[in-house]
Amino acid sequence: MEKQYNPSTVEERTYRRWLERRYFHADESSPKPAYSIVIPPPNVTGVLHMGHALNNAIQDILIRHRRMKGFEVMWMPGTDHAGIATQNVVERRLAKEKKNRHAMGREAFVNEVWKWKEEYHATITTQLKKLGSSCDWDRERFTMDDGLSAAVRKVFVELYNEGLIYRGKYIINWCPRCRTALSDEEAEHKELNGKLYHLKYPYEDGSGHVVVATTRPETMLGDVAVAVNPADERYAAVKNKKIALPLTGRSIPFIEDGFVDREFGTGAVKVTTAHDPNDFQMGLRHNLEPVVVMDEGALMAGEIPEKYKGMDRFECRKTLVADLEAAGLVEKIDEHNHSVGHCYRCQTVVEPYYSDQWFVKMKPLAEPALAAAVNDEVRFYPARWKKTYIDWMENIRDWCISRQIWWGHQIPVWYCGCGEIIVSEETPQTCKKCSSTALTQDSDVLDTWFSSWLWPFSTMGWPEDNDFMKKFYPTDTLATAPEILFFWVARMIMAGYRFTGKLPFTDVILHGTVRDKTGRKMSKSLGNIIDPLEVIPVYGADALRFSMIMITAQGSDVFLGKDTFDIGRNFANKLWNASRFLLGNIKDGAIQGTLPPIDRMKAEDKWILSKLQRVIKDMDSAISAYRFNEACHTIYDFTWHEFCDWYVEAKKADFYQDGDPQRKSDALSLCGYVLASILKLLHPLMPFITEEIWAHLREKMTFDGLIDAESIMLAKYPEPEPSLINESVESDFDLLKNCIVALRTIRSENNIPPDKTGTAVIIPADRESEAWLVSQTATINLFAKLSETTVSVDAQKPGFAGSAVVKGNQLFLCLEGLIDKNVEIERLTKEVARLKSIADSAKARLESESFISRAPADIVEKEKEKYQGILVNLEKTEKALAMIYIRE
RNA sequence: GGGCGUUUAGCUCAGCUGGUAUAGAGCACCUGCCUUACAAGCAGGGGGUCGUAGGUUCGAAUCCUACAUCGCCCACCA
Repeated sequence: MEKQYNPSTVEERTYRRWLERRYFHADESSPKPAYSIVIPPPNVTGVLHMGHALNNAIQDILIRHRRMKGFEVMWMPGTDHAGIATQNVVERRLAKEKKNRHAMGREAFVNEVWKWKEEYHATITTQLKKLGSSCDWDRERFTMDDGLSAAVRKVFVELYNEGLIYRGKYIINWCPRCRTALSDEEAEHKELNGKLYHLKYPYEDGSGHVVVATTRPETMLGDVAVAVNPADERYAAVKNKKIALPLTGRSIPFIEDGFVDREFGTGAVKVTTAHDPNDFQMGLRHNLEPVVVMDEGALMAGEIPEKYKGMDRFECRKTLVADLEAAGLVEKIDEHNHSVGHCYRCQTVVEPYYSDQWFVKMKPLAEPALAAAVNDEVRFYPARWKKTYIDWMENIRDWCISRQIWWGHQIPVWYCGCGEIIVSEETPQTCKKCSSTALTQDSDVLDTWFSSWLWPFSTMGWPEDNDFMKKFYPTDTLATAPEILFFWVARMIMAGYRFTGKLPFTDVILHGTVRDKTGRKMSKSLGNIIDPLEVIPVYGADALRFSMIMITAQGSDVFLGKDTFDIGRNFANKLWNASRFLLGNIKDGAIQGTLPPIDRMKAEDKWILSKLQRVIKDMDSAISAYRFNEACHTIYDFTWHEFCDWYVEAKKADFYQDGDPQRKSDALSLCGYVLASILKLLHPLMPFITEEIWAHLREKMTFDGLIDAESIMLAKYPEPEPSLINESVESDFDLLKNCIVALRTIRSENNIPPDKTGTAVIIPADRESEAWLVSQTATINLFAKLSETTVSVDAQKPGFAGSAVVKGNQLFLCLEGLIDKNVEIERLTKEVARLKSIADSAKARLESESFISRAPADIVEKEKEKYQGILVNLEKTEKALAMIYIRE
């Protein structure tokens, strides 16, 4: 084994081997219980980023953990066609070659996108593999695969036949740059500093004007009325007048509608039914014919003055306001902040647009999905997302699913010249009504999420009820980002209930967003990307995963900086070196490891085994509760600060001493036992290095029931062994450690060089401690660099020495001429002050009548013991301090 | 406008059901060490009135209320 762990060669070789041996393959005929996850399919638009790294690390931890726990696990990988996003990037690329999709035609363009898809799909799956993801690659799916496309069509037809899918002319969110409709969720609202324009609309009879307020004055060209609240008396006298709409001369009426807020603006609202969702609703109530004044690129169009035709909406706003001002028709312009929808793909300001679209009626679908959350059948981690989910479900609105793009699932609807509409899973050849063969398919495609919402079962072959689906559906855990709670998670739950009758997963992990150290989202435009593909070759995928998971509490955002990955890399290296050291002590071939009988175990052996059992329990519960950071801390602390710092150090005595082969082989077996357990516990978090060390370990040691598989992936996850938990050994060991630390502190504070050995005298608090510490003098000497330690309740206090008190045990470090009086006086004085303040607060508490009478008896008892203990330490420390002064 | 969350060491954050003699970790900092697994390391140390003000409680970083702060999500304020 090399002196430093080198992840890049190990990781590549190891992953290849896993693939070759088909360890990731899920077997639907396995008798083991199933555990399954479907990947949130990455878009084929891009490359892997840190968000994917986090998301997939979490899933892989769960999958590897359950696999080792004896489940038949299935992790379904795949990618998403990401309609608008992918079409956009391909169009941009074509634009560079001076091509555009309209010139190419639909078929050629879609072929072009497929080529792109192949390329990027390959890239992103390669990248997922670099992270160590143990997906079942044999099952990989793409949202536009034949099977998934068939599922999409089936679902569309079913919902249509039930009346849950309908088509109609409504105001929808429109992106004029992508030239497509968007769902409400795809319009991101952002607060903008805008203006509120107060415009004067003159009455036709010349008797004055009404003032209306608007943030989008250009839409006035499409006004069809002015609305006031029926109870608003200010307008009672004028509401029968006709208004001459400026710049157009069109005559428009007043209407009365309860929607109008009397307090806002002037209480009179211009009504633009074709360009505003509220106005549209009013238009329906008052039978107003929409007047469209913009085209699909948001350029001014229609029955409007020539001057404005073809003008961009924002350009028109400026020109038109100037024109109105010139005509004296602008009363005032106020500053006004309001939130404006932006296209979630290209950030263009969306325009409410009146057009023919397809919708899904959501209320009936939402009912069981809402109940599932209310009844905790589906659980969110962290739980606070439950409320957000419920709020959305309770106020759900219909889903606009048609998109005016080409890349995606074309809507399975055909139109015949005779007016017949055919909605069918298969492409129809003739019209049922008139037998015409001249059928035209609806040119729109479906929203990307219309295929994603079927993902948990469409990927498994639904609607076919096959063995694979029987085994692995419903899945167990879904890990994703809260950004797509509504887009995806909620809709999957709805689709799961509607089409399979089952909740598609029971646990939803909503992890945070990856940000830079200043809290900004990582994005190309900000230039603050930390690219996982640059991190992995340097630090290793293990370090990347472990570091990210360790520093992030459940559901909180991940803040990454340049040095973040040191944590994982250093830890991997520490583990590597400890393993190298232990295995290096096995000189000749492989040994047969076995736990020595209890009477041959030394105190530190019982201690580390006891600690290990707790760690096993804690790891398992942390991972089961999706508290991955706690799992990392648990194994990190145990490995580094208990196993390496204390146990392996203590075992050196056994390794270095010649002459007792039994002692050495016991020590090696025990170290092997603990190391193998650490590797198993750590494997889901750091898959590569644990597999590599496992291989080295297997070369050197066999161990029945422990080193139990050729790959650690297939090894059995440790189970806690209650008989090995030994609380009294643990507390004895705590005392020992505290004594050693106290002696080291005296050395260090007095600047005693490491090569100066000294002697120690320990006067224990009682016979029990005496017996324990007497048995540990060799360990004390080793750890505190002493030549001799005398432990006896009858021991004489030495002359001038450094001293400390640990739980009533008095320690003296004797080093002739090297202990500094002033240092000791300062140390002990501080210690006395500290103990006094603790004693005072304990005393005050014990003297409080209410504490004694109201606190639980065991707490009171503990407090008493604590107080007595402190008094003993205080007294002994004070005496030691006094002795120094006496000797002065 | 509604909802959710954050505020703990110089920095980034843990701290779950209120009670552990000193509120933890990593990084940074100070001191001493290249001690034959590891300088990506070892040993030791300094550093905190847990955002503010009230309240509940024998006891509050932890529960409640208000305020402040920063952030996120939702919303048809024209």
